[in-house]
Amino acid sequence: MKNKLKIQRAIKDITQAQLAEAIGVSRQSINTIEKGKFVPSTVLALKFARYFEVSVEEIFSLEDDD
Amino acid sequence: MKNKLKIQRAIKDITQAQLAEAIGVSRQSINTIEKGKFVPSTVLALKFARYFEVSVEEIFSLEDDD
DNA sequence: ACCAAAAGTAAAATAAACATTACACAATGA
DNA sequence: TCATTGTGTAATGTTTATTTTACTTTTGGT
Repeated sequence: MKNKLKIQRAIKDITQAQLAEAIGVSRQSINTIEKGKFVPSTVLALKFARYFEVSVEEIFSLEDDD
Repeated sequence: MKNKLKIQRAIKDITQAQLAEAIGVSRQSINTIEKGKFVPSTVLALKFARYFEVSVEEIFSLEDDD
């Protein structure tokens, strides 16, 4: 699965730490999710989508190996 | 977080076992996700959405305690 | 009532998410 | 040059997702 968190952050011009606080997770979680090191839960995906005011699908998308 | 998996299943008229096979998880996972016993990963959420041809938000939604 | 299919549940095990702490590195500005 | 800010990464630990097996209960049809 790939994600556009970095792009969405750039649009809102916020840091990983700011996003972490807004969502309620650690900065390292943001960093590792952003880098694709693990797949976040659906609750987190919905929170990202709500925060960035886009759909979940605009942030996260399936890849062939999913 | 609440979900409408049972409703979506009813619309497509499929069993938990059929959904499990279509998505690629165990039937018990479908059952426990449907009953809200745990929160699935974003990959699963995207697969549910793709299978039911709806958005993730039409299946899963945040609640106050999330 | 009987039978079969579907749904619910539970225990135990494994895999994965997420937190915490800590450190390294690059860029920027005083 | 030094300090700061943002980012990447690693180790370890706790919690939670997910599987497997298996059993019980419900539901629908005959």
